[in-house]
Amino acid sequence: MTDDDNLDSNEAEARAVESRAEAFIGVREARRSEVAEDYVELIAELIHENGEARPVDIATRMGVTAPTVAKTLGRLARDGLITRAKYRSVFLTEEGRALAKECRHRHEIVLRFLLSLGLDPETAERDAEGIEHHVSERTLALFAAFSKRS
Amino acid sequence: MTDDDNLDSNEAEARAVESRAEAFIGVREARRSEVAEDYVELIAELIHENGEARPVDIATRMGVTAPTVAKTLGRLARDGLITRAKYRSVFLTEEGRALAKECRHRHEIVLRFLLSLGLDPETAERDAEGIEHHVSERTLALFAAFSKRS
DNA sequence: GCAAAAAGTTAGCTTCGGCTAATAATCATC
DNA sequence: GATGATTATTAGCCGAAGCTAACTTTTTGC
Repeated sequence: MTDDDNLDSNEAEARAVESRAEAFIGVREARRSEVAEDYVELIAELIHENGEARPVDIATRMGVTAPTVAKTLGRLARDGLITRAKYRSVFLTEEGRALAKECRHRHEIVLRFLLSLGLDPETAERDAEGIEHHVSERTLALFAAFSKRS
Repeated sequence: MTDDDNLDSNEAEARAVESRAEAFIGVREARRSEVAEDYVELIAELIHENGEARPVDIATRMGVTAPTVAKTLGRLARDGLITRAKYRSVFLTEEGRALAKECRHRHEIVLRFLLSLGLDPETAERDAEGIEHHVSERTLALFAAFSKRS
């Protein structure tokens, strides 16, 4: 092996390592917004169903306690995704509605895809909930195309 | 609508809400083990490639700083997944090796599946990293079957 | 074999997202 | 409209996972 080969392979290796690191960093970033996305999606759903989103309903549907909901709603409000008044229901801002719509769209594509693969509805719902935050635009497009095809 | 209908639909609704909550709880559980799984998988890889896993290499490949690695390794050691001596490399316990193997298996199935859908390798790697922690056994089996088929 | 560089550790800070216990406000019912 | 039940909030705890700054140990190169 010449010095040049050595350099080249080192550089190739370095690029591979860096791209892997970027993948991990990307996953960590996605993880940070997961909770917010789940809440916003659920809030949109509750408003659609009941005309309002009450913390108590968010709590039971998310499977967490009321104080956890309160704290998370604080963060969502801080980040401009919801508005709320003390002891009142929660509503989405324009930004929150946009995010909710996007999440619902992704969720549905992933869910339909899993179902079209032949997965049972219960497992499909459960897996979709975890997967939806980690699919790129490209993957989503492939999922959608596949479901449509079959 | 009769009272009976009302009761029935309420109960059905309650079951749906509960099952949804369980999905969220499951996702949160999966999230808790994600970091450990990523580390263990990477450590196995480094040992395979270099004969040892040094914190500095874990750090660059994970895209985090050395102190973060140190703290995480502390948790892994506490949880019986690795062994280590001060200022020395890290090694996997029997349990750690088993987990690493399982993770690698899952990772490869997801990756192959995404590639077989026609995704480019870079995106496939990135998405697989995020998705692998959220696929059930059933979904994994379907993914594997699909890749083999095509 | 010593000095400088590299690697590892420790201390201490932050945010997030859970929880319980206690308190406050609202709602519903009589 | 008082009161009991429901709902919401606050305070305060915890652990995970990130960071920087400062320090120690090990490795390397002369």
